[in-house]
Amino acid sequence: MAIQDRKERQLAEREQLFLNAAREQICQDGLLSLQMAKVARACDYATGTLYQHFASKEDLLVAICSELVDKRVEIFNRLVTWEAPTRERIFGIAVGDIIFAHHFPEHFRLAQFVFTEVVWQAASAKRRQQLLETSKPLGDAVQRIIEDAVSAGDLDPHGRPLLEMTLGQWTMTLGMHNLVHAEGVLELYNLRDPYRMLLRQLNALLNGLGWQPQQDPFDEPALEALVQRIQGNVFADLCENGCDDKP
Amino acid sequence: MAIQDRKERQLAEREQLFLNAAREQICQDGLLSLQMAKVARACDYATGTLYQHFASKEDLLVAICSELVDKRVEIFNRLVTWEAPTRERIFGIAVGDIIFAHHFPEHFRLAQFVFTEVVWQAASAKRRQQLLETSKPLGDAVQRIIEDAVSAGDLDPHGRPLLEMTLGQWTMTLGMHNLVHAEGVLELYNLRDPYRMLLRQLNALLNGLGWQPQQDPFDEPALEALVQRIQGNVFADLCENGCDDKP
DNA sequence: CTCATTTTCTGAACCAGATTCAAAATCATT
DNA sequence: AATGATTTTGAATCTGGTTCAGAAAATGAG
Repeated sequence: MAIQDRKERQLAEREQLFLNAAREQICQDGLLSLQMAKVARACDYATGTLYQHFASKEDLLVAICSELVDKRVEIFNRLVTWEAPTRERIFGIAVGDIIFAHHFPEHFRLAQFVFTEVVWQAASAKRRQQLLETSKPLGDAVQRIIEDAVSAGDLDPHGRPLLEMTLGQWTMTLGMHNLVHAEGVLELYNLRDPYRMLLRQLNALLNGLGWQPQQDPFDEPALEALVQRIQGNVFADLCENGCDDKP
Repeated sequence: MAIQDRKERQLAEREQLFLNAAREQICQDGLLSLQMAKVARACDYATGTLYQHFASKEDLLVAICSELVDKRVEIFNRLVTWEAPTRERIFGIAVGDIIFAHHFPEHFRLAQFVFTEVVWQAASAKRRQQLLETSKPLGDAVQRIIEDAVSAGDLDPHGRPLLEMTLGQWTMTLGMHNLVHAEGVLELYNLRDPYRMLLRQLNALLNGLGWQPQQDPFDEPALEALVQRIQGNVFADLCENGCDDKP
């Protein structure tokens, strides 16, 4: 009946309220100082009410992560439908991820923490499942691009599972987000412009996989042009003016 | 005077005692249930004594991480001195890392957690510095291999900083360790044998960078042979019998 | 060897903050 | 409006990291 609907809707709204408040607190003061009582208070609810939505603090963190992954999925999907050579589309996934990282700087920081044994094990099985399901479309998007690449003759998977083709790209991107957040590490080796280096390495990897058409990883103007093109054609709304700081 | 020396030595010994106890606890019951009081008790010291060595729990975690990094450095150094083509030596870094991960399964789990904002910021500046310094030789080892590669004509850095050449390898390996520990993620996409896939992707990457001699990433027998050779020649002591589970 | 002084160790007390739960408030239904 | 079910509340509880006043041990002078 309608009453049930309303209740459910209100519950969902309140959950959203909590999630937003928590995310704001994280952005504001860092993961370190997120406090359950503060989140509840910020929404004018008692602490106990917050616990009707999230079984624990870790649960809340996983939920926030899911929410952000949803936004990330939207980015990935743009590349699935973009009309361009598959090589540019798969490369665009990385560019999109970099843009995403700039728009939601808290995401990868949070994700790194969430997939830590300490948090992951402390969250409820239900939330974990939810995050995994929310993440599924990320792989699906990539998979579709790979399928296109194979059927267009741009890539030969040599009998391996299709997703394995981009596992290197995946882990490389993930690892770079880690490094960027590990304060002091890149500085230690005097490495600047991490995301630009990532893109160069990625081009090398795609070449090595035989993904056509090949692109010289050390051709700076070509790289710059490609990034510009992707930004302009796929992420125009996310890169209004000062997008040059990104890649 | 001698008295000072003895005191210092005893202090260092005790610190080692604490570190070992803590590491054992982590291996035993997981990061989640590491408790300062338990560590102290396990060594027959009072809690306060433990705090004379480590400013906080996070500090202790960073210290354990440093210790493990030291062991990892030893692995890396073997590749620096190994007499073999540079391509095999840089590849050997990854193989060594995989072997290391099997010998100290807690390390990357811990490292992922330690480089999390929550832990990193809560540790003392001194420990952070210590971990960074301990880590420096890792990069130095890799740098030396790259230098050899360049001077042997196996690799052209195209004017980029030498370390950038292996940034992809670094991040790829790091990211893979992350994925492996993120329970459920690889299963979600039905990806088996993660470290073997890593090595294939790495070969592709090295090819793409033009690192000579090129190696077909999809030539399974060749990959297997190379891994065997590296294990036999460089890590024989670490791979007695059942080393086949590794890569 | 004894005693005063300094250093180190101890563990119970303290504290922060996550989590719980009995009582109060609100809602749905007759 | 009364009754019973559901939801909300926030003070009390609980956990575990951290501190610190006093106890114990080491040092060194006389």
